[in-house]
Amino acid sequence: MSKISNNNHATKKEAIVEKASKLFFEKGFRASSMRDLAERVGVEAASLYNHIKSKEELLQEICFKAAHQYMESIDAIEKEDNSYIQKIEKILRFHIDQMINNYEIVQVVDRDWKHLSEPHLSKYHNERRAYRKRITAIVEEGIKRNEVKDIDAPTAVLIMLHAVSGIESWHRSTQKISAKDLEENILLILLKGFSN
Amino acid sequence: MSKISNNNHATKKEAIVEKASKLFFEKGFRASSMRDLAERVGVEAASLYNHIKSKEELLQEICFKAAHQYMESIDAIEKEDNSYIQKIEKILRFHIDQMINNYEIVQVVDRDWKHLSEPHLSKYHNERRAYRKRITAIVEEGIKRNEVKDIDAPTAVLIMLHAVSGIESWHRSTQKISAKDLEENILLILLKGFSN
DNA sequence: TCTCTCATCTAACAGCCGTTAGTTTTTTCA
DNA sequence: TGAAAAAACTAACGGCTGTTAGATGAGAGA
Repeated sequence: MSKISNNNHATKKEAIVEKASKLFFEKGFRASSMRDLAERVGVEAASLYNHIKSKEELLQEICFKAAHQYMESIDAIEKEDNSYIQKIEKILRFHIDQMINNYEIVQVVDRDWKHLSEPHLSKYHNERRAYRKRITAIVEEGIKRNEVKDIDAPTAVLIMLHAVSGIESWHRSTQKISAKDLEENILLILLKGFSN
Repeated sequence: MSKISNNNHATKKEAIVEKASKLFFEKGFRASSMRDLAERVGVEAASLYNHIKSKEELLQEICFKAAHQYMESIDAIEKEDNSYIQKIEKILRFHIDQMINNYEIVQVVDRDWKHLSEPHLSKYHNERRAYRKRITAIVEEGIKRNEVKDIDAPTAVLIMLHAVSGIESWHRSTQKISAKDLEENILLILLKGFSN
């Protein structure tokens, strides 16, 4: 078979990683078994090992692919010639978009990255910290230029990143507002606050 | 033995639940074994079953104790004769306090409540939804009285609750600002926004 | 058509899991 | 001090885990 036969996936490995993302999202990494995954792929558990090295490799693929996307996003935002409040807005829009359109992966990474083993654990942890530091630097520059309130920048970053992860419950909600409305509401709240 | 002999715990069961909270916080519910837990309690795994019915009972204790505290908090806030923006502030302060002083339990509940089995799963899920609805009602009333911006109330609630959970990374940070500063910064950001 | 490659299969491994049974030790209380 | 109760122990269970070995089958290229 080799190519194109699998739905939108160049290789079978990619198809497995995608099924794994959904499974890990639903059950969590530790509660997901290779036999569960195999069933969803439509194959026996042992057959998976022709395409992957281990269960953990699946988690690695998921975590580092997400980390890579984050880095690309912040690269672009740093380069663009915008005000710092606009940069913050772009960061927020990127994360909101990820949570709306790519939320299985984002949730798995956030919840289960701690189950990586060394040296991947440290590598991932460092990338995560580096990413947050780059956002922190943008917030600090925004404060220095008086575009942003004089707040503790690391606290602001932590709120930005975690607030957005609440979109998880928007997905499960029955009376969803539209994705666009959701995005604008979140931006309004974080940039301008609740209070009138 | 029965009483007072255990450090601050009326019963051995309470001591076990507390050790379990810490273990589950560190490793996650599924990745924590009863043999792990027994070692921390200083006993063989089988001995735990003189005090508890099952591993899941530990998770139930943790989840429903937290849910009970949340309900008591919102009861009090609803009764107090305050403005609606003050009620929102009180809700935020309660959650910030929980994340600062009781974060192991809060994190375990948020991450692992899905591992409850029926009927506890549904019961917990309903309590969670009911709690959020009560907060949503407060936000909506605040909007009606023009104390709060005209935002989508469920979105606001989701941001409130998740933003605060970012305090998890404050705990792990090396250069912590004080708990009081953290609290005031979070309130400032959520009530007034980033933007100047 | 023959051969080589690679995906899939069945069977099994060693190890860990939550939990139980049955026994022994410790504590409680009269 | 002696009986009853509670809590600890050892040993083991059945089942599930990730993973490997080795046989079987199917498709690709000569």
